Formats: sequence, C-alpha cells, structure tokens
Amino acid sequence: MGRSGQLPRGLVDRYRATDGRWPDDTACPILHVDMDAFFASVEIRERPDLRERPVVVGGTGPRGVVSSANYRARTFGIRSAMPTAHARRLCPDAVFLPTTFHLYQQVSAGVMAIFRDVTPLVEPLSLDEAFLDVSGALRRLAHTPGQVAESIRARVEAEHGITCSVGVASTKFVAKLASGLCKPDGMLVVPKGEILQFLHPLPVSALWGVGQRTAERLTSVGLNRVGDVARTPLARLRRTVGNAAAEHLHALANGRDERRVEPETVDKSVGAEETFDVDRTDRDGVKRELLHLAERTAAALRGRGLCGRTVSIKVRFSDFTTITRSRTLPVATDVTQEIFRTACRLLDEQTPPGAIRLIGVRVEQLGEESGRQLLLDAPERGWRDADQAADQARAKFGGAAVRPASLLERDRDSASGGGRPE
DNA sequence: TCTGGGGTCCTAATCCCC
DNA sequence: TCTGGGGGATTAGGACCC
Repeated sequence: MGRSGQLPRGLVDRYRATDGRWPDDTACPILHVDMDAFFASVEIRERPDLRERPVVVGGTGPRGVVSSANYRARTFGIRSAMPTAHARRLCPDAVFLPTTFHLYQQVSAGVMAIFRDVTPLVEPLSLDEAFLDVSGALRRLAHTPGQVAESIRARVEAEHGITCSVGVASTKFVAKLASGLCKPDGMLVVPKGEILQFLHPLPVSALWGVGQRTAERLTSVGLNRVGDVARTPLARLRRTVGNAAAEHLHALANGRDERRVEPETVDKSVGAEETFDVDRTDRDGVKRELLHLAERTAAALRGRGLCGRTVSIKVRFSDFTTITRSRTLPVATDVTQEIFRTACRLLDEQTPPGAIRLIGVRVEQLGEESGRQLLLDAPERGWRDADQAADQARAKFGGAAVRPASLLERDRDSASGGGRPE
C-alpha cells in the first residue's frame, strides 16, 4: 500500500533501527504505524500453508485490481492497484484470494486497541495505519519514543501474528515517510535536527499530495527533488501547482508540518459504487444497481447516525470518462427511497447516453440524524420505518435477508454472469 | 497493463442575494 | 432602473490518498 515502496532506500539507511539501536529520538513524539502487506498478511495468518507462496488479495473478477500482495508476490513485480489480470500474467502460480473485509476489520480493531493502550491520541488513517502522539505516554511509561515503538511492534506481532513498520519523528509527514521507508518489519527514527537532511534528497513524489500529475508538472519545470521544491520561491511554485498546493508543498519540503494527531474525525460523505463486469447500455439494469447502491449508502448513514442533504451520482463510461451530477435536497435524509429517487432523476435528466462501466451513489453535507424526524412528511416517515425494520432483520438474519423486490431480478442478472451487454 | 472502492480536498464556474 | 461587485451556496471536475 502507499507509494513509498518506490522511494530510494539507500539514502535513509542511517536512520534505521538495527540491533536495538537507533538515532536520537528525543523531540520525536509522533509515531506512524503501518501494517506490512496488511490484507495478504491477515489471509496468510488464517492459512499458514500459504506462508512460502506469493499471495495476492483483491478483485478476482475480469476487472479486478490488486489490493494487497505479500513480499514474495512483489518480487514478481506485482503491486497494489495493478489489474489482477496483469498480476496473473506476471505470476500465474501466485495464490489469488478475494478480500474478506470483516476479517481485516476485526484484526484492525485489535491492533488499534493496542495503540490506545499506549496513548489516547490515536488517529486511524485506514484499517492498516494510524498516527500516534506518545508525548504524554513517555512520562507515564518512562520510555523513549523508539522504545514505545518497539514495544508496539512486538505486541502486534505476538497478539495478532502480523508485522508492522513504524516511523518515529517530530511531525506527521516525516513519520509517515519514515514508516514507508523501513518496510517490512522495521523502524526508522528521524531526529528533529536532521529533518531537512533526510527530506531534501528524496524525489518530489515523496511529498504528501504529489501524485503522478503533480510530479510531472514539477519535474517539467526542473523540480526533481524535495530540496528543489524547498528552495523555490513560493510565487513560482504557485504558478506551477496553484495556491493551496504550493503553500502546502513548500511547508512540507522545508520540514514544516503543524498538523496535530486528531483522534476524532468527522465523516464528510458516505457512498458506494460498483464497476460492472461488462459495460451496460440498458438504463433499467443500471437503475437496479442504483437501488442496491442507494440501499447500501442509506444503511451506512443510519448505522452511523448520520443524514445528508446532497445526493450525487458518479457515472464512468466505457471510454473511462467520468462525470458526477448532484442535487441538494431541502431536508437531509437517510432514507433509501429518497436517495434512490434523487439518483434516478440525476441519471434520467442529466446523464448523456452511452455504455456505462461504473455507477456510484454518494451522500454529502452530512449532519447528525437527531431532530430531523420531525421534519419528515408522512410518506417519508413510512419509508424510514421500513428501512429501520429491514436494518433490524439484516442484523438478526444476515445481509441478504431483506431485499427490495426489484433487486431480486438484479441478483438473477449477476448469477448469470454479471449483466448483459445490450 | 488497462485501470476497484472507499474517501478527502481544491478549484472554478455559476447563480443568487445584498 | 441599471450596473457593479462581494460573498455564500451549489455544482462539476480533477487530483490524490489508502
């Protein structure tokens, strides 16, 4: 996961922890902990007979991509986000497994609990990584940050049977870079006084927020290394990448990163999307999928006690061009039917014709659900009661227990091979 | 090689209100 | 009544992250 796999490692070997020794870690209270090849490691833990084999986890359908590959698979050139079909050509003997999300969620919860045992200041970034601020814990435990990091690594391995890597630094950005550079199963400490020495030789792609496009733009004006960005006047950087990105990159490149570890983050949007195995031209089939996605999205909102005002759809056509269309409702909702109706109108009224590869639904402008009930008119309240009854049945009998009748036809479609080209 | 699914953030255009 | 401009909300697209 992440891109730091492609960064030059030779440059940073002097910061790596070896034989229980590491550089000066005073003034380095920020830890970034990142599980190694997380999904693949969890699958191997469940099936130890796979330990010596290349293991690839991800979409196994015709349009699937790799979510995670163990290090043996990576020696064949397999990387995350690569089409699974490509990975199969690189290594036909690898074991290809579908994702089992609930399992990763379980392991993730256990690992995060270890972090919270050390400090309440834990900011999860995804299932497999988190920032920790251990400044308070240092006094309590009478340990240095490096010692705290090593004890976390030992506990994660002992209690969950998987390894992780930890970056230790004075800022989030440097800690995150550091964990990526010591993978797998390593620890890297960047002393506060050596941040610029550490950062400046790295390629611009190491900067948080620089992907392929921005890297191309930067190198096209002669900015190849982080040090080049650090020395470039802000005004020139603004002309190259725009105001916000320029300020952000200039600060990071000069070692400035004021962001705190935030244990509480609020969701900004909730959604679901699906790529068809075969492009679809029949709008009715697309709408059946839309209903399914509206149902998932609404259930996720209700599960978190949230409602949203803006409903948007995303449509990706066969040539990969992607459009979004959105509509803001007068009152926030978490009702499947309301989200579905709005999505259908956006599809009918604002989406050009063409073969569709992907369809998605998202709800934005989120707020808490409480108090909104009073504003609902009678029919919406009826739909909402039905949703809640369905939620309860699903909780009791499993996900497939309750389906809208029109989805039964969709299920027959997928059983017969996932949609027909028409 | 042919590109998933969950998100966040930024920018720009447009509209409306004052 | 016409014109101009600032500012917020909405909409769309793009880049990025894991």
